[in-house]
Amino acid sequence: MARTAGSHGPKTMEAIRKAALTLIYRKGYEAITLRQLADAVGIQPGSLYNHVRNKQDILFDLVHDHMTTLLAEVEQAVPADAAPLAQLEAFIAFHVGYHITRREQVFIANSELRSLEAPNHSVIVGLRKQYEGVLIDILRQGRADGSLRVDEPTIAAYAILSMLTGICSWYQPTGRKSAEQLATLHRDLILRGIVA
Amino acid sequence: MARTAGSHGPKTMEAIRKAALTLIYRKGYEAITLRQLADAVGIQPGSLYNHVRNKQDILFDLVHDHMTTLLAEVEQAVPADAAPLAQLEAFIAFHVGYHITRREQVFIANSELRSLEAPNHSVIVGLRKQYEGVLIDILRQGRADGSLRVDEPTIAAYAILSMLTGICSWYQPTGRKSAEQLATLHRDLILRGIVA
Amino acid sequence: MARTAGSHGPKTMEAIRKAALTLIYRKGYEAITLRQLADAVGIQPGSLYNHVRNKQDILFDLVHDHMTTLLAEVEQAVPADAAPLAQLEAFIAFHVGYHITRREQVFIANSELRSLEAPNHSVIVGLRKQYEGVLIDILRQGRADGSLRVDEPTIAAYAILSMLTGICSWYQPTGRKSAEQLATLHRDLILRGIVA
Amino acid sequence: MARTAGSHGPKTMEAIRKAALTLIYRKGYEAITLRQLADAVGIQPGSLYNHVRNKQDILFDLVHDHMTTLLAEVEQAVPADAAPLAQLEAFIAFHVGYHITRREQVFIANSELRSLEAPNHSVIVGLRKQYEGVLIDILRQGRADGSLRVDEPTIAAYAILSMLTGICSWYQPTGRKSAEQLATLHRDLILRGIVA
DNA sequence: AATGAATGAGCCTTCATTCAT
DNA sequence: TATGAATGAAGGCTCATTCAT
Repeated sequence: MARTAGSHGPKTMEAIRKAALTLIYRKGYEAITLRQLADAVGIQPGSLYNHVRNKQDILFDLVHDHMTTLLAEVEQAVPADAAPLAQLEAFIAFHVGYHITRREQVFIANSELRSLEAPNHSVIVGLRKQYEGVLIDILRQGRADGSLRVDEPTIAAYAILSMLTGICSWYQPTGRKSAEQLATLHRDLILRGIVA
Repeated sequence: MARTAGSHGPKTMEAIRKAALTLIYRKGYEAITLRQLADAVGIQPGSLYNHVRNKQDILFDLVHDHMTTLLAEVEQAVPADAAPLAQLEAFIAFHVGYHITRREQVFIANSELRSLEAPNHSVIVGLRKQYEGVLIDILRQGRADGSLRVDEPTIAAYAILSMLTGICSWYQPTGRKSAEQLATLHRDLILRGIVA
Repeated sequence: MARTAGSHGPKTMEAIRKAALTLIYRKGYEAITLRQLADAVGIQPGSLYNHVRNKQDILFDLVHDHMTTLLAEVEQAVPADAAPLAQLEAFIAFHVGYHITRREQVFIANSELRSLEAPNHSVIVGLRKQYEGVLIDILRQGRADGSLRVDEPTIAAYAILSMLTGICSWYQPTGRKSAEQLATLHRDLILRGIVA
Repeated sequence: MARTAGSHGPKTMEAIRKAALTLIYRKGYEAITLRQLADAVGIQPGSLYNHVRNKQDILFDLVHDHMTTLLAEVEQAVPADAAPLAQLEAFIAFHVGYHITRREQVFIANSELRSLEAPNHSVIVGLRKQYEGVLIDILRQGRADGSLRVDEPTIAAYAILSMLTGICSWYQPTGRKSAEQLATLHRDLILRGIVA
């Protein structure tokens, strides 16, 4: 995170990524400066350009890495041949777990979309749509086979994703709820609603 | 020399507010410049300071206005003496309606919290907590009288608020769903869940 | 000095002069703003222009008033027909007394010369030379009649004036020396020197 | 893009100091702009900040350097074991010489004291008092051993310092008096006074 | 004669970026 | 690869001044 003063070699790039993640998460892409980032890494601002093309690329790399990982992992987490309801439960468990352990990446990917420039923006939006598509498909299949009651799969998917992703904004790893408990809590809410 | 062009008199403040709302909504507080804002208003950058103390105040005013209005209106929208379930339905309908008609304010209040400086930040966070408290109280009462099934009222409130607020991020007034339809859709989701 | 809020009529000009004197004395001409001055007077910045042509004129008026008063009074204080030594003593007593009672004007006239623009600067420098001339003439006459030992009247005059004017920079009206005592002290120094 | 013109490397700081000295001497600290300074150095305004923290620091450095040099040199110039009268003569000769050769520094140190901000101001005032103390001590010793006739050593010291420092404000290196001649002239004035 | 709101110029400072060393 | 010093563009803000009301 801070002051690996005089950090050398291939470790520098990793240090830059880590520092950028923390800094952007805490202050926002527009608000941070490359001086602050260089300070956190323990190098001079100019030296950043030995590892990175420009400020925008730092953000894009972070978000892009996150999105591709997310997509790769969701595929493994949701059994392709299971029933829609089982898939939905798997999706919820995966999403909550992933978002809780990688709060910073998730937060940045959502809040800094606006700071991505033209070509980068489309790329990320595309990946995002792909991920949303996973949930939408599950809901559609559930509606088709009658196991899920969902009139508008797209809207319902957005609603579910918003609800689950919102966890990142208040969750503290030191809190009294584990990831599993949170997953269960939200699964019940989504599946059965709140009316007694 | 003076006043050869642009807006005039007491209307200027209103024009600044309006332009700031649009600009910050589209590009973010950190990303906009007072030159852009002045341009949008039709005055010189320095003239802004006849109406505003500094850039930060513009943001704070916007968010603070929004939060106090939100609080005043929610009180009127949710009948104090109704049953918890009825109150919850009223809250959902109000929240969806308000957030859809004032998408910009809502978005800014959520996404630019980070850009509020020390004393301002606390003020807004306080008002936010007050609003969340309205929903939490409803859920608590529902749990107490057995009409709502909710183990963790606070977490459930956050979940519901995240879900509902998320509407702003994709809703288009030109879309095919009316505010009422959206309210109904989300009410059903929250009350009865998704399982058939 | 401060806040004669809503001051009216011909008194305003006087209030401006007084406030300007204090402000410029304390912070310097370049460092003060017309907003500060207007604040001190209790009016709006724009209203200053009902009484004054611009910032420069405020300074010039102050310094010019001071210089003409100084010249008028020195003529009365130094008896034209007295012996050079008596004239010198009268000059010293006058200069010390005047400079002590009008410390601010004197200080400004010396330290803000640089801030006077082209035509104003020459005018004041001219008046200053006139005042210096009074002392130089006394010294010349003293040298001519042998009563004063002064090889370089001009340099000696500058030396004496510097010494005496320096009093303003440390003198406090609340201090333990009266104006008369200071005049005596400096007269002795100038006339007889410091060697026992 | 980078470094297409202007000065370079470690010499830049020296160039900034030199240019600042001249500019502040001629126009005053408040009146100069960093653009003018950068122009004089031959770099862009922003580049100044590679060498200097801010405008105020430029002034402080200049004045502080001057004061510490002054103190270091006066100690060498005045023989610690000499008689008070000899010390006084040495002090006068040193002061005149130093002030004539470094007119700009001296002038700035005196006239821009007011522009020094809180902590800097105290530091310089402290150094100044130290220098005044050197002369005050000499006068006190002279009074103690009866070699000097001085009722108020502090006031006399101020008077002498004012007289001598005043030389800077009219002295021209091209004038007809050498530094030594000026020192002698003022020494006689101070020691023996002006009465024949 | 006072005000409020405007202008336009400019100020100090910061920033992403470049590049010779 | 890292550094230090430079660039040029801008950014928030202040200021003297103007003028319709």
